[in-house]
Amino acid sequence: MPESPAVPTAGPPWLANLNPAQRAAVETVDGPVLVLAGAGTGKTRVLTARLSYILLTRRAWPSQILAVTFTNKAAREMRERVGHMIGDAVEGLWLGTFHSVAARILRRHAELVGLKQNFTILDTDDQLRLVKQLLQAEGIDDKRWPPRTVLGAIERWKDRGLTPAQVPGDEAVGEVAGGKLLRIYEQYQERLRTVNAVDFGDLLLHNLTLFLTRPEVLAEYHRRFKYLLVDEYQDTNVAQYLWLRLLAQEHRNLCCVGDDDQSIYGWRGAEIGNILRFEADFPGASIVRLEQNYRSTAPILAAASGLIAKNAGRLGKTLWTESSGGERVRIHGLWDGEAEARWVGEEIEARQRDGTGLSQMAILVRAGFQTREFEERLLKLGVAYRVFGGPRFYERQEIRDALAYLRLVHQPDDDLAFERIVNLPRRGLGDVALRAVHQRARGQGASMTAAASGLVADGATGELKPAARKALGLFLDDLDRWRRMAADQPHTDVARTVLDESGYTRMWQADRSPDAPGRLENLKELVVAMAEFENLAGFLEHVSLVMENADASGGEMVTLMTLHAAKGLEFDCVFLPGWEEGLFPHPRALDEKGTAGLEEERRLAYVGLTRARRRAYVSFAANRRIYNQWTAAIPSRFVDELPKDMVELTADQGLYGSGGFQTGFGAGGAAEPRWSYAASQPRGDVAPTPSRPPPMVLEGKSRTVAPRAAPKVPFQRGDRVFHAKFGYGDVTAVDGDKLSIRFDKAGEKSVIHSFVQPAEQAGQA
DNA sequence: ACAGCGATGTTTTTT
DNA sequence: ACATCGCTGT
Repeated sequence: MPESPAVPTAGPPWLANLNPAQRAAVETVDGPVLVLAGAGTGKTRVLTARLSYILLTRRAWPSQILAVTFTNKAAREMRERVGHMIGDAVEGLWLGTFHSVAARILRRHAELVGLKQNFTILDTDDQLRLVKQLLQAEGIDDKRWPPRTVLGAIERWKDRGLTPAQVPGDEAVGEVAGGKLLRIYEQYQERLRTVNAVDFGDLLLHNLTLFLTRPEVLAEYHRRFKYLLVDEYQDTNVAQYLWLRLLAQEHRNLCCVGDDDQSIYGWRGAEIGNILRFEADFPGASIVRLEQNYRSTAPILAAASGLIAKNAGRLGKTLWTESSGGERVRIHGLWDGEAEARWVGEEIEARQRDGTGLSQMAILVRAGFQTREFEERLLKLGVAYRVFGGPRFYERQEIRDALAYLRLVHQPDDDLAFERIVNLPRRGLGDVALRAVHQRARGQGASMTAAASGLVADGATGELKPAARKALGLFLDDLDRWRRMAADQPHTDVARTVLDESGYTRMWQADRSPDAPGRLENLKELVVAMAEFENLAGFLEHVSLVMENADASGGEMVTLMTLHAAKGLEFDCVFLPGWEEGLFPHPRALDEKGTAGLEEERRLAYVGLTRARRRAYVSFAANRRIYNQWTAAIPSRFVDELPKDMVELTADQGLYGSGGFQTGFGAGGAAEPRWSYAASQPRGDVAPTPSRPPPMVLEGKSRTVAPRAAPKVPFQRGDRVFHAKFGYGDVTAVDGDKLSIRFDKAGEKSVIHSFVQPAEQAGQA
C-alpha cells in the first residue's frame, strides 16, 4: 500500500499524515458513512486509523466493534495493521470475513434454525454431487441442465437472501431445470438440514432467518456491536447487505468502504446497487470521497479516469495526484499473440535493465488461458515468473478426500463425506451397495452411517450381498474405532491413523501416475497443517472457511494473473495484453448481462490500469488463435475509449497499413487516421514472423474482421455453415448463441455459433 | 470394476 | 487442440 506524503498534521497520532478527506473518513464515526475510496487513495490506512480512533478515544471496547472484509487475506492484513497501531487491544475485536463471522454467530445458535452445533460447511464438490443426485431423482436431464448451472441459479437466490419460500412467484417458473428449479432448491435445503450441513450462502441466509425470527438474538448482537466497519462494500451481495442492515439498525454506526468503479464480481452475486443506493438505504448518511491518489502517475490516472467515465452507473469520483510527469500509457498493436508475448518479454527485460525489479511487474490477463503464451516466452527468456490462480491446496482431490474422512469421523451425519469415501479406496462397495444404503437412509430419514449399520446388523433381509455386507461392516468398524480414538487422542495422530488404516495412503502409493508422489506429499503437509489447531473441529472450520495455499516462493519474479485476481494489488509496471474484441470485453459478459456486463468489463479494465504505479502497457493482436482456430481480431473498444493524449499508440510494421486504421470499429467510419502510426523495428534476435502464419490477412479487409460480439449471432436460419468436426450443414434454428444445424454427414446437432463459420469462408481457408 | 472412447465445452472466483 | 466426462463394452 502506498504511503501518504508526510504532511505534518497537528493533532493526535492517529490523524498524523492523513489528508483532509481521509481525516474526515476517520473522524466521522457517528451514523452511517460511505467512504468512496478510489484506487490507490489510502483506503487501508483509513480503515485502520478509523478503528484505532474509535478505540483510543474510548468510544468502544474492541469487543464492541465488528469489522468485516471479503477475503481472509484482507482480514489478516487488517488485523495485523490494527495490531501495529494499538497493540494487544485487538483482542476481542470481531474482525473477519462475512462468512467467518456469520459462521461464528451461527454456531452459537445453530439449534434455533434446525441445525446441530457441529454442522459441516460444504465445499463445491459436495454441493455439486448433491445437486446432481437431486436432478437425477427428479428425472431432469443433467446434460441439458448441468449441476453447475442449477447450483449457480440456487446460489444466486441465496445471494439475494431468498429462502425457497421467499422466491418470488414469477421466478419460480424459470426455464432452468425444466421449471423445477425451485423444487430442487427446496429439496437441496432439506437435504442439507438432514445431513446437518450448510453451504457458504447458507451461512448468511441462516443468519438472516435467525435475526428475523428471533429478535432476542438480534438484540443480543445489537447490544454487543456499537460500531460496524465494512471493507469492499461494492462486492457485497443482497444477503450481506441485509445482514449488515439488521446488525446496524440499532446504533446506526455503520461505515462502508468501497469503490463502485471496482465492482467486478457481479457474476457471482455482488450487487453494485448496494453501494450506489447507500444514501437512500441509510438516510442521513455521510459520504466521504477519497480522491487523492498516491499510487499512479498522472497520465495513468487520466487514462483510467477517461475510460471509466464512459460508465453510466456510477457515483463518480475524480482521482487526482500531486505528482507530475510520467510516461503515457503505451498501446501497441501486434500481428498475433506470439508477437505480443515477445514484445512484452522485451519490455520486461528493458525495464529490468532500468532497475525495475521483476516482482514489480505484472502481466494481467482477462482469462486464465492467456497466461500460456507469456509463460512460454518468459521461460525462453529465462525470466522468472509465477502464475497465480492454480488449484489451491484445499481444493486438491487428495486433500478433499482426506478431509472427507476426517469430517465423517467428526460428524457421522455427514452423508456427503460418507458417499465420497465409502468406496475410496475400493472396498467392493459399488453402486448397488450404495443404492441400498441410500434407500434405507431415505426411508428412515436417517443418515447414511446409521442406515449402513442397520443394514449390516440385520443381514438376513438380503438387501446387501454378503461380500458387500462384510466390507461395509469393516468400514463402519473402522469409523467407530477412529471416532473413539478422536475422543481422547491428538487429532494429528488420528488423522495419520485414519489415512493409514483406511488404505487411502496405500492407494496413492500403489498409483504409478506421475502426480502420485506429489499427492502423498500433500497428505503429509495436511497433517502438518493440522498441528496448528487445537482440535479437529477447529481445523475443519478453518479449512472450510479459509481455503488457502500458503505460498512460499520468495525471490524476484514477474507476476502473471487474471485481472480479477489483481484487484487490490499494485505494481510499478503493468502489462495488459489481449485488449481485443472477442476477448476483452468478454463476449459472454456482453451476452449475459448486456450493458451492465459491458460496464463491468470496463471496470475490469479500469482495475487493470489503476494497478500501475509508473508504467502501463496495453496491447492487442490482429490475429489470435482461439481453440486452435486462427481468428482475426480488432482492437478492443476500450482501446478507443482511452483519452488520446494520455496514450502513445504504436503498431508493428505492416499492420493496419500506414494510412491509419480503417477497420471500421469504434464510432464513425474513420476517414482520418485516428491514431498516429509508428512502426517498431523487429529486433534482430527474434523471428520476425510467427512460426505458423495465420491464414487470414487483416489488411484492407474490414468485412472479415467483424467483432464477434457485435451481431449477437452472425447466422440465421437457412445459412450454410462449416464445422471443424461435423463438416458442412444448414442452420435450422437459432437460440441465443446456440445453433441447431442439420449436418450433411453428422445429422442434427446443437452447437455454439462460434464453432462454425460460413461455408464460403471455410472453402477459402 | 475399469479401461477406453466419443461427445462436449472451454471467463472471471471467494467464501 | 485439449482436457474432462460419462457411457459402453469387456
